Amino acid sequence: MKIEEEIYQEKFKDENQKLLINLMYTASWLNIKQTRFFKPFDLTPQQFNVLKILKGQKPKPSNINLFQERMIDKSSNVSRLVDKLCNKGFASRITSKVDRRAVDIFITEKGEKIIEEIEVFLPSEINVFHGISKKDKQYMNELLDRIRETNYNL
Amino acid sequence: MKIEEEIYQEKFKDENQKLLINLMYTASWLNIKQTRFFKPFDLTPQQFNVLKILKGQKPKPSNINLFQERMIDKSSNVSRLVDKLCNKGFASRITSKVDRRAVDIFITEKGEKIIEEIEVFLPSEINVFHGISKKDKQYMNELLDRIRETNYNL
DNA sequence: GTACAATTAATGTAGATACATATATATTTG
DNA sequence: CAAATATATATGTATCTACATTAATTGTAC
Repeated sequence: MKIEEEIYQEKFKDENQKLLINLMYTASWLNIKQTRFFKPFDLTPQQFNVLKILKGQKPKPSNINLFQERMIDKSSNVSRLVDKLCNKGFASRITSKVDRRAVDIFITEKGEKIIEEIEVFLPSEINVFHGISKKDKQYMNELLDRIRETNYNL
Repeated sequence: MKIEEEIYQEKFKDENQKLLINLMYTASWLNIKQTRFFKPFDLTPQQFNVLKILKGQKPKPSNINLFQERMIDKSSNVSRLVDKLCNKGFASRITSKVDRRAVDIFITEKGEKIIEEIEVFLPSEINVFHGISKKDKQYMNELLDRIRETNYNL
């Protein structure tokens, strides 16, 4: 459905406004989809994001700072997010020996197991772009990069 | 900056994964930007979204249902969102005479005034796409519509 | 080496979101 | 028309977000 129909707005002021709304609407739609996908695994999309970073760093430890840099959603409160992962047994943490302000965070076996379990279903979940050609996906990636690039005053 | 650099991830599994992450990342980035923009006006992006719908409907009343259909972010709890707008004096509500389950919601003068005030600054705020040609904006709108279109199983 | 600034992470808090449930009214069905 | 179902909105609750502040440790300048 066209964005005009989705939100019952016949016309937009200009292509800028339309694209802004379309982007936000589509991302919100994807977010709802993802949240529901991860729910049965007792994870949020952000928690999964952190778990994947942890796994990628393995066997090196990760710390809070690293997550903040790498997370997709920068607004998450990473400290408490890691709390949750530790409480669920998916991660563990210990004060760093190198820098006693920092905390070394590791993924547990249980954490790796849940990732594997999830990744069985992930391809079909991620496959939301099957209507888009590879060339168009690449093009869209370029455009998105350029949008942020040309606004580096945030 | 390219998405690879933004989140320090050298490579992605495929163009699908990259686009998904790029979309979510860019939307989150835009969301943070917008939240900060509306903050001095004591509004959230969603509250502004509702206010604009209210103004568009004027002089007809709006109800909660209508907002749920038309809002960009479907996950908002519209009932409490309208609470906030009423408490701030930007909207008012009264039980509908036609259907006593429903509530007629109107924008107040103060509400219209704040919109006007905000819209002075809005063009430059919305102008995040100045690096993108009009043709590319249109193309991107088409692609976003198609992404949702080809996944109508949410 | 001490004082001051910077860094790393945790916490406090007000408000927002997600999801289930409740409440009141309207509509449909037998 | 009474009972069952559907609809419109509100509320309860746990969790999450936004933002400011705190606490501990490290780095730097004199």
